[in-house]
Amino acid sequence: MRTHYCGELSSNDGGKTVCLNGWVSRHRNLGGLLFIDLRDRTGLVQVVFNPDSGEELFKTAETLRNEFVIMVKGRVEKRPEDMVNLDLSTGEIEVYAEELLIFNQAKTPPIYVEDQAKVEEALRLRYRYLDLRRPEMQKNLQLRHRVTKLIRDFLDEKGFWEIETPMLTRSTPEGARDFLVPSRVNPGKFYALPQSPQLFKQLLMVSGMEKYFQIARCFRDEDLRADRQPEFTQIDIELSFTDRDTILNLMEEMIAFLFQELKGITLPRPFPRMDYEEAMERYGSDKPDTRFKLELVNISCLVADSEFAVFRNIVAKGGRVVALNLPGCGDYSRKQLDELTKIAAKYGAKGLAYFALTEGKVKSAIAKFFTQGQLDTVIQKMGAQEGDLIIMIADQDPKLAHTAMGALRLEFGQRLNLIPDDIFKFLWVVNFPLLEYDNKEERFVAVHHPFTSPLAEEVDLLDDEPEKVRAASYDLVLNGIELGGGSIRIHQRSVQEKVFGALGFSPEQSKEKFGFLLEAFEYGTPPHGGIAFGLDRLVMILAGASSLREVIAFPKTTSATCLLTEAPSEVDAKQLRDLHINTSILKKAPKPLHE
RNA sequence: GGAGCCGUGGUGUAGUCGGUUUAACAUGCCAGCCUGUCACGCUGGAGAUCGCGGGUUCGAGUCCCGUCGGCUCCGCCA
Repeated sequence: MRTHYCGELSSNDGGKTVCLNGWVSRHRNLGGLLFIDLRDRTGLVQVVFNPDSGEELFKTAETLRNEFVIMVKGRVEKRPEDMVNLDLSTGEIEVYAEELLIFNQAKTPPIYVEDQAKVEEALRLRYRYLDLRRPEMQKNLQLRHRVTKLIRDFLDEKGFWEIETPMLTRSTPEGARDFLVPSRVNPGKFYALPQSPQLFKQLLMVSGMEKYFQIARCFRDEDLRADRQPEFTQIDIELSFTDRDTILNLMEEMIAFLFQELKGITLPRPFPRMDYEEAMERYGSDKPDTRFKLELVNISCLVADSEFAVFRNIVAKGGRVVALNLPGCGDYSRKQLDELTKIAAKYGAKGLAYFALTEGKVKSAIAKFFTQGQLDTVIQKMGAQEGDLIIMIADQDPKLAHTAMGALRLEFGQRLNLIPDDIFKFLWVVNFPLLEYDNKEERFVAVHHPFTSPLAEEVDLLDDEPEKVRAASYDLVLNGIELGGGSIRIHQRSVQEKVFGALGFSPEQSKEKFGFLLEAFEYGTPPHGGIAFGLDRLVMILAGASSLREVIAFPKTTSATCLLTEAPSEVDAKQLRDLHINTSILKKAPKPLHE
């Protein structure tokens, strides 16, 4: 069979007789002479069919069409100098066919198997097996393979063991919606697919495994985004007898190792670290894109005494007025400003005020409520200049004001072309709040997860001011994308019970849902902590892609379906009977697979 | 749950604003010609009831309503 790969042939192979396998990528029939670009996963090579090599052979070659799967035996020859193709890595040589075998013919493909092919994404997903033949997709999946391989090597070297944890596990409260799996042998009971191996990896620490990792598939039944799939892969890591900085340093080393090996980039270390509080204040985000400045400014103090009642009242009630200076946008029209208001409104902002510095004065519907001194102070604080536009959002909820402005910051980072591509800005965001009040549920919920340790010196605040307690948690952010996050965990029953209490669980509920964990903590649990990275997102960034779907072989659409297999699908009544399941959905006639 | 964009031969688009040709272009496909092409070239040909359903109209790819699907975003995602 095959002796060489297409893309690996070079002038060094001149004179050799080789056997190649692959797909016909393109055919050029010149009448008396016929060329085939033969493709395998390594690349392309040109095969020449000449009538002199046999009439039968040439006749067969004439029937070749794109995507036929063939075997070619032939002689590698250096091309004459004026026929070298510099655009092709194998362009110095070509293969003179002596034997041809057609393994399989192919219908005209519904999508082009070539890079830069303009095809609707739905079609690519419907014919994913063809889409994955494109060199770019093959490159992405190879990159993904290399990432996991390097991570395994790195962690193995550091003494970590890869340990598998169950996919069929128990549903736990908190967090995302679970995917449920009915139990046939336990009527009326359900497993849940893991949202992450969190509890198991902590139990492994109790077990004395000390250093664990897993390339773990995780499932969350929530709505999708370009960077969110319902099933995704986490690089899950946990270790015992450790502290925050040990973990952060180790992870920096791992990420730096990846970038060195895969991109030849030496990342500056240590990565900067920023408190959550500061990230929100300056960037309006807990995952700030630090590739560009354009920072938010809290001008609450400066406008607290103004005659503008909206600002004054909001500040008086503990709210915020957040401002952003947009260089060169002072000439924005009414329509353009309305558009900005709309963007802010998406994030809940009730309005957007502005000062346009144009024609030597401040143009604004609200300028009349401010003294010249107040205006000057704001302009100076913002570092604004003639021709700039200062936009302001005020809200009683400081987080809302900052988040909405943070969204505008990102928008203008792009609009004003402030974001350099091809640079990688890492940032640790640390000391998140432990808890956050959920108005809908009317209770506190964990910002990270319920097993996150409070900062040791703030544990006592849990009783009276739970909202002030900060967590021993950390997120790794790259170019505004959350790559991963983790924390030091609680390892004492008493502290864990206290946090459960703060979350509004009764002792009975805690015991029912997490009794096994509380019990485990009583049998000698080491202090431990860990982290999990989104593998898909990491590979996406390394591949320079803008959607997770480019680095997942068989991804789901935004409505969580698979266009290739048409999953999810209806199932036989018998299957449901076996599982003791009744659905409340009226039966529709099942759609046949692919028309 | 909500908002926006998109859906026209196999594929990618134009045509939609402002109602009317034989629905145009490129590529792919088929056939013929061609011995140095590499996005081969030239000549000819086939291929679309414009996502689906309804409505308005003398007349709908175009306007209206609904629906399905894809994408982006908000909510949601410990």
